[in-house]
Amino acid sequence: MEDAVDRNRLPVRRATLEDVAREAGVSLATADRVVNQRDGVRAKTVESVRRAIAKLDYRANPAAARLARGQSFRFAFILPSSTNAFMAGLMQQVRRISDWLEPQNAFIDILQLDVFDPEALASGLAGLAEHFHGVATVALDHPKVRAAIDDLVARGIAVVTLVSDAPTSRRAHYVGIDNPAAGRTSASLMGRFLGGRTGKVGVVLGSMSLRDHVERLYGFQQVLSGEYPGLGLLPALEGRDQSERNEAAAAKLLAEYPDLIGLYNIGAGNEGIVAALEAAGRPLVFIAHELTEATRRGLLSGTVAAVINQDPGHEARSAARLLMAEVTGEPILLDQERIRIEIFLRDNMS
Amino acid sequence: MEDAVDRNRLPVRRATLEDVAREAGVSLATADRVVNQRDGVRAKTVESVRRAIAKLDYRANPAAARLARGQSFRFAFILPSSTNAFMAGLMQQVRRISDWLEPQNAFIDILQLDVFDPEALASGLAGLAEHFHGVATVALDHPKVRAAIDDLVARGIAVVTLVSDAPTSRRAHYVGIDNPAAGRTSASLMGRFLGGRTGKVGVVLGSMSLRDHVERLYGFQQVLSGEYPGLGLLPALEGRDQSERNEAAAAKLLAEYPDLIGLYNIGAGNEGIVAALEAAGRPLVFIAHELTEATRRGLLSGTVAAVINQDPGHEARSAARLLMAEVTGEPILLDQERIRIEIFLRDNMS
DNA sequence: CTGTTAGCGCCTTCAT
DNA sequence: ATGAAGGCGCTAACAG
Repeated sequence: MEDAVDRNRLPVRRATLEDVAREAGVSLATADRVVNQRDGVRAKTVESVRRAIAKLDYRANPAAARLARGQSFRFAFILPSSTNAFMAGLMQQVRRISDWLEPQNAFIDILQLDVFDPEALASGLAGLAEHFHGVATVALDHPKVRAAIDDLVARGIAVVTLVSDAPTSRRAHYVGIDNPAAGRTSASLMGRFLGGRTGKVGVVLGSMSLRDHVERLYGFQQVLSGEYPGLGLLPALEGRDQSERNEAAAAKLLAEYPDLIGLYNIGAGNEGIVAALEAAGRPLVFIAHELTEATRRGLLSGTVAAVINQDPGHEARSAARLLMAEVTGEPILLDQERIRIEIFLRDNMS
Repeated sequence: MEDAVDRNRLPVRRATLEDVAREAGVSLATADRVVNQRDGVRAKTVESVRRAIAKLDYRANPAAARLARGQSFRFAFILPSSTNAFMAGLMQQVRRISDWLEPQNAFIDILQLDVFDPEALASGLAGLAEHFHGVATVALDHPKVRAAIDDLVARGIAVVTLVSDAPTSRRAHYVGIDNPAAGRTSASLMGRFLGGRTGKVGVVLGSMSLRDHVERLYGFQQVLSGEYPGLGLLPALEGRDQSERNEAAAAKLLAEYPDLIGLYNIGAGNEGIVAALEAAGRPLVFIAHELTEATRRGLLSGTVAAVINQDPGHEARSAARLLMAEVTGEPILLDQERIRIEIFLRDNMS
């Protein structure tokens, strides 16, 4: 009853290193050296161990390896000091992931830096090599930041970029969405939702110096002007991701353009825009980023037509898994780590 | 250099069971009994061990526990014998997951059954208890199937339903999407994309006896008729998920309704519908399920406006993780296991 | 009811 | 270049 399975039928047990050693006629230690690609083994011996491995279809038991190595790890997560609803959610998810990390002897520190200031970010990263085995950072594509990342990597620190990439750096992975594609997705939705109508479409973003914002804008423009000639794209307004500024910007657009029929907020601070739209009471297709309290309410009320989202829980878990994989050398399942451009309407808001 | 971290600053090591035992003044075995909630320990002893656990913030090392238990597992995945592009993809993902399972001494068998025939499915499930520790099955909400699942559960087998649920059974989890919500999502997209136009909307599904299809239809109807009165929903046509039948159904709708402006295929067999639409050359909003070869092409060519997707890779991994968690008693991260209703447009097709 | 002990599979000195 | 042996943290007999 305890064990209902007929164990006789089971491929009862995978081959162990000991089986491999016996099969190859060498000791455990030698087999281990081959498995872990350490040198100090004659080529012929390596060959015979390799054959044994292949013959027995040996795969190391990760639990045993971890136990034996008994390493412990320390990771830093670098998040922006100026926070918004999305970043707050991300931080919460990063905190939660330590429940998964700690039992594996891995510990995280969350450091808040001004990630929008290249100097500040670069110098913040600079001191990390002595204290951490891995770093996940909201990055910036800037020479100084790249240099800081490359320096960490050169010192053997595992680095992944989070949400915002430094593509030219030597970071092991970027954990975040494809921003130009997100902009194109938004434009396709906008164009489809406006179904042949003509009028103006406004865009609000945090700043023209934020790479991910500019990339989204680029993708948005590309599709909107290429495929929806009836829609006039207005110059993008910078709201610094601040609710109040965004509210003013939206109000201004509404006032200036009676034929404004679409609005895309590329960055944060959606509360302000929702407020402006609801105050004006004019129907208009508004597309926002990130599923937060404000955008959820907007979806429900109808003020927000669609939300483009990246799942912060997925991002936190993915960053943690990738860092662990880097430092332990364990394999990863790449498609599990691809962060999707999610589209939420009221009905699949989950 | 090898170890760049100043280990003195590390919370070097989590407390081990041995630390707990020492702190509580008992033996390892007793501490273990308390941790694993085995009985045969005096209440007072339990109490003191508990205090030690709390004091030291002890959390068991899962790698060590696995190694010591040294169990091996055998899981069955029940997939439909009549296959389609989605199911083929799912099967492939299930196969791939064994690369993750095998090193942990867990093995899977894929069994193909006629999951649409309650008797066949129920009797297929019936024999499984002797051979498997866990079963993931594409299910059916039918008394016999429910009974078969409940019987497995009663015999201590871990059961999860996959893609299609048996909600009234005692299965541990359902790994799949919320189908009524998927239908509503589709209707919202349809309504938005048709932006105020009036005309007919057709629906094709596999069969009125497939619960998930009927649920999607229900959700679709609910939103379409409730919120888009200008759109006339036509009676659903059954195509048995077969491309040829679907092609005929689509052609028939096109011929009979000159004002057909929308089409929703709830099930498989999208090749046929795409063919019919491309042959007719009439512009029309077509929404399909599952990102496959056919729907990808349709998105690119513009024949398919949007695809509602459930990620088969995620489903396979999730089912595997949940079964492992059930049989080992290890904890799960529930939000990692929620299968999303994904919306794909051409631009976020990834 | 509680303690002792022998592993699980692998890694790592330390010898040879 | 190779082998022997101890131990990682936990579990599971087996004694008491």
